[in-house]
Amino acid sequence: MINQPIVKPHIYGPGFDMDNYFKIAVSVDCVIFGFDDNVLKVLLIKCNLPEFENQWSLLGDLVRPEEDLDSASYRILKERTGLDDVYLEQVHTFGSLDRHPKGRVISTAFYSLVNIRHHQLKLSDNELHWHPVNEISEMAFDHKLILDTCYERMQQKIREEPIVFNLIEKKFSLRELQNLYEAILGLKLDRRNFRKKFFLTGLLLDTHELEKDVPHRPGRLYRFNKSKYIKLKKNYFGIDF
Amino acid sequence: MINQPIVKPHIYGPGFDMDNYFKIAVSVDCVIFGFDDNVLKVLLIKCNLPEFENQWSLLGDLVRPEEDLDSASYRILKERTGLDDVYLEQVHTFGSLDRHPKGRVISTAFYSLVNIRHHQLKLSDNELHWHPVNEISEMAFDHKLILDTCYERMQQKIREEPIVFNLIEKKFSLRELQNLYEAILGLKLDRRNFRKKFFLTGLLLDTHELEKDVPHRPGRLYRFNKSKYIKLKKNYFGIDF
DNA sequence: GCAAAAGTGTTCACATTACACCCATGG
DNA sequence: CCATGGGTGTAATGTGAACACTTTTGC
Repeated sequence: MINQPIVKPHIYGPGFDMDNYFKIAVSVDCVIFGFDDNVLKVLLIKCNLPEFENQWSLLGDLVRPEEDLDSASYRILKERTGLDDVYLEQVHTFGSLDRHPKGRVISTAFYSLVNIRHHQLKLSDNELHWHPVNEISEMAFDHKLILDTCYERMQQKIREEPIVFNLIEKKFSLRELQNLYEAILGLKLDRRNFRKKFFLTGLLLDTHELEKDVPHRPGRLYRFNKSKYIKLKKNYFGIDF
Repeated sequence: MINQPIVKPHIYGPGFDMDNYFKIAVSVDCVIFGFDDNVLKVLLIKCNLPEFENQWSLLGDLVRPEEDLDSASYRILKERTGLDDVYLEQVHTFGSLDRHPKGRVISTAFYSLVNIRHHQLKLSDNELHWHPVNEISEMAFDHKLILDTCYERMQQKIREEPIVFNLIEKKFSLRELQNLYEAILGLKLDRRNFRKKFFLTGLLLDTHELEKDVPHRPGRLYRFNKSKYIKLKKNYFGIDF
């Protein structure tokens, strides 16, 4: 037998008929991060496939023909959390042959940052649950790998851009903000240096309000200076006139 | 009419039949970088769709049912350049509804780094051509966007890891190495600091050979200390015993 | 001996880290 | 008045940027 390469229709070649080509299912999976009780958490759902009985999986769904990948992710978030103004970032596409027991499914992974407090109502579905990120070991499919990949990417990202504000209330104390960074990065930060560094960015607006009901000196509450952040981003790319 | 959400079969739900679901074609596109004549180049092919007549496109193909995404990229590289030990990194998946005129195609973009000199033979296909990255304006499909995305990611990556050695000969002078970094990053570097920084990494092995046929004092030739690099990576993750 | 690039160290500015004391509030 | 965390500044250290002169080769 002669060792000849199999010739298949090329997508950019003439005579290519999309409908007669094979099928691979396309899905998205969302790693939805939340922050609660000073712990970083992720929203998971009980998997109902017999192959993964009693295991947890990410929230995902097939991509519909009339929606792009981002839209599919936003749809899932909206359906599951009721939120629609969330931070969303694409991370990686997972395409191993055997990653789904029902057939060939490739899945594009996104992570998003939401405020846990803002969607309590939708949590009625008792198959949904917030899990501390650091306590998750096994998951259905390759979802542990997806979770780890997204978590690492998110850790990287918060070192570059202040996306964490999506996880907390509009008004927050510096202590809360620092707790958040420490929970995400998994390390302790110096309180004074943290404060100094953040003020230098100019991204914090003093609300002139104070914490309430704390058993110690109350801290000031701040808001995120979003417009300044947008300006800074523009300047960084040199488009500000 | 009641505003009720459309219920579609859920991929993880019971009774889901993969075959009866819709079809989205899955492809990969490769941004193949090379370095020649002190210029960063990318390998493109003439697009033969009437919609993009005379425009250039990336090398890509549909993903076959029996191969994963990485394998598809390697296959394309092998087919087009004859190389099979190349650096390859997945970057992003592009899924806009209208990105392909023939139908719904989502495409996962990879970039790879190859040595232009090592595959001259396969370039016989005169539809293939190396283009200086900085001289490309228009491309077929959304390929300019894909190229830009991959280029930015690659620029980021070489600031963190010495993947550039995939682009040059085994033996090289420091000047060549610096030219490469300057071409990729698009800026001038200080010769002395560049030299200092690289020697500190310990990733350069002196071959005790010299450049030849240069009209000035010849520089020393070095090799990349790959085993040391692998060790460093392991140590970084704390797995070295 | 001249042109052209190789090879080499030191200084300076800036950014990051480490660190200690007083203050405001609730109980 | 005491416990708890809020609020502030300074010194030391490390890192990256700037920079000039001598050396070696080809012509």
